[in-house]
Amino acid sequence: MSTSDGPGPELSSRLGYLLKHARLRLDELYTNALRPYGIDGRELGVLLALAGHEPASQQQAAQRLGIDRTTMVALLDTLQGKGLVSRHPDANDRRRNVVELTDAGRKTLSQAIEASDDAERALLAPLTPQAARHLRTALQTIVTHPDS
Amino acid sequence: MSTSDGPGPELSSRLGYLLKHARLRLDELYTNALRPYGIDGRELGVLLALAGHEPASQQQAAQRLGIDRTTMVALLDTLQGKGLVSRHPDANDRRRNVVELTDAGRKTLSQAIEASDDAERALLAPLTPQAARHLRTALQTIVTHPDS
DNA sequence: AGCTGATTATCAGTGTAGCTGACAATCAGG
DNA sequence: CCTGATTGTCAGCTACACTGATAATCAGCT
Repeated sequence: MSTSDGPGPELSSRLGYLLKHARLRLDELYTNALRPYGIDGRELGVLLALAGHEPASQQQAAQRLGIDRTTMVALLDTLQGKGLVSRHPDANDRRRNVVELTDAGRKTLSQAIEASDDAERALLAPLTPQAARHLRTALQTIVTHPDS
Repeated sequence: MSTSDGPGPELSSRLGYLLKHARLRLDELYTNALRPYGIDGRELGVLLALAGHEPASQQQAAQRLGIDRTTMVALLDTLQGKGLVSRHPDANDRRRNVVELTDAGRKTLSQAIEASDDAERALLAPLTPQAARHLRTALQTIVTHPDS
């Protein structure tokens, strides 16, 4: 191993550097794009994790997002405070909270999706449309690949 | 805008999700690969930022890494404690510290580069070699593109 | 029914990364 | 020599996400 085909020693060609700074840029674009809707990128993630899969328990939503269930608590607290999601105990399993998008949540989500699409387009602007698609599918392949 | 060519509403196809989780995976791979050398991914970044550009001030190194100069202080404290870098005042400008890799630092760096190459290869394993190269260059294009 | 172990949501505490703001020392220009 | 900018340092703060503990609830077993 470690013989050929490496990234080269330059800092600017290492994946750690590239992924970090790509995400920093995207985060800033997300934040600006989502500001009119009163949410940030993480909260958009939660709304997306709920959309189309409702009703879900908090734990299920956390697993979809890949975060800890204790982290989801505070995230839902703020979204509930903004009136975008509702929590109420599951009738069939009272340990669980059923988490659903409210009507306002659905409306905000559809607007926020468009705004974040613009943000992603801005990040990918220097790439050809084909290169942009390949980047997305390559990342999907990496992320969805089983762990080892 | 926001008409066609979007990423789709699935969480798993959004760049924010993908970049975050790709980086989480890589961080874990980095950490494991670098453990034998007593450094982590951030410290490798500092060593890389110094290599080939020495001698440099702390501020110059921080700018190359894209971090704040106050963050660099603690990073260099630990690397100096490990004997991998040296700091001494610049004779020509005594506000500055000249930061250099020690011999041990250079040796550790070359080993750590190989180990981190293995980590990157592991992350990219599910891609074809061509797709892996395209991913890296696409990220470089995005990150090096001027801000707006 | 009662008991035991697992699951869920929640909270307090901890850790990490990175920043801002303030400071002293130093430099550069007039 | 004086003013303003730059550098390194430190204290304090923010943001994020975790661990560990707790109470409520469920499911299986006896």
